[in-house]
Amino acid sequence: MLCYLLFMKDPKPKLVIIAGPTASGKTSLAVEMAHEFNGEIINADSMQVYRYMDIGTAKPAISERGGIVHHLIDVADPDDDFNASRYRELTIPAIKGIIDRKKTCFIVGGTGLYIKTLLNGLMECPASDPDVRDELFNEYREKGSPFLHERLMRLDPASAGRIHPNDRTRVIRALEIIRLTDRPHSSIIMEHGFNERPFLALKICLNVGRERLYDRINDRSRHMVEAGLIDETGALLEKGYSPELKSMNSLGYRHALAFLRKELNLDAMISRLKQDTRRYAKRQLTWFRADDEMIWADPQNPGLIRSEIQGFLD
RNA sequence: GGCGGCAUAGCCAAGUGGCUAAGGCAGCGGUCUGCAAAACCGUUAUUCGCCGGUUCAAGUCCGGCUGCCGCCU
Repeated sequence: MLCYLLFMKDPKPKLVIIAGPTASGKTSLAVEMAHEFNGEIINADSMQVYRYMDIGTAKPAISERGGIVHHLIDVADPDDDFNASRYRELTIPAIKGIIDRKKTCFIVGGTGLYIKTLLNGLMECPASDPDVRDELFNEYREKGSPFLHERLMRLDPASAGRIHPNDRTRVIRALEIIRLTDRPHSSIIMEHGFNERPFLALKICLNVGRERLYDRINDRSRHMVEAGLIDETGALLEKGYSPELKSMNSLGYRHALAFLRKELNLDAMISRLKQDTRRYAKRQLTWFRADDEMIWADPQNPGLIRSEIQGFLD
């Protein structure tokens, strides 16, 4: 809704999306392209939005930003309730600002859901209610996910059919929506169908061979630790951020916490970090592969990417 | 050189004569509508180191060979 109002009188704004798995080289390529096409960058990474989390999120340092304005970085505290909807709320005005300045808008990051939410909208639904969610979560803890799934089966068989009984996050979410809206989750989803198209998007996914990608991930993981990931995590604890926070349970931080708790020694911690990051990259690739609008490009061949962008902007 | 033990998927490993060879890890593939760096799901041995034998039937018993480990000389 919001975006339709903002852009009503103009043609659809153009967005250059640079997606790709972690460590595929999005940051430096995006800065290069932003220079060439007079652009600004909007972050599409669910963790770089948090302040004080720099090393573990591979947040581009000021020196790496090459003078390009970056948005949606450091916009939340680690204990803020940040999510896809909030991302969209903050991103749309940022896009409007860039368009008003007659600059090119680059959306750069690896969080598939955030990109999809921005491009295709999100179903109409009241904000999540912490009380309802807590209540459902307690029920989950006492009786298990299959118990809740049976209830979902009665209230909304279509959603129950789509959601695996063990998938507690989605079982709880579906029940929460039913409680909040008095409508079946599945009918709201069907009605929405990710059908909003407020923007014209060129979607580029950086494609690095699996082996090279994994090498890069392994190197970067080690570098993060050498660059002070553990100290950064300790500083977050000292600031009073709980190790229970979801931001603190992201890649890198949860590993550093395990090390600080002496659950893992340094070597074990690093190899776990590498492994979990490789798996994350795999999941990202699965997500982007499912998007048939995605243009796959090798970052080592920026000429191709450049001409795609050129064609799109003309 | 002698004696003993062990050899089952990339790794760990169950199986001790009888339907189509447990399980875990790693890997790979997938799902995803307000926690997404999350939460989930699926999948991997026509074959048990090699050769021969016993048996209606062998990963399972017997013999030989090869390799590894331990002990002895």
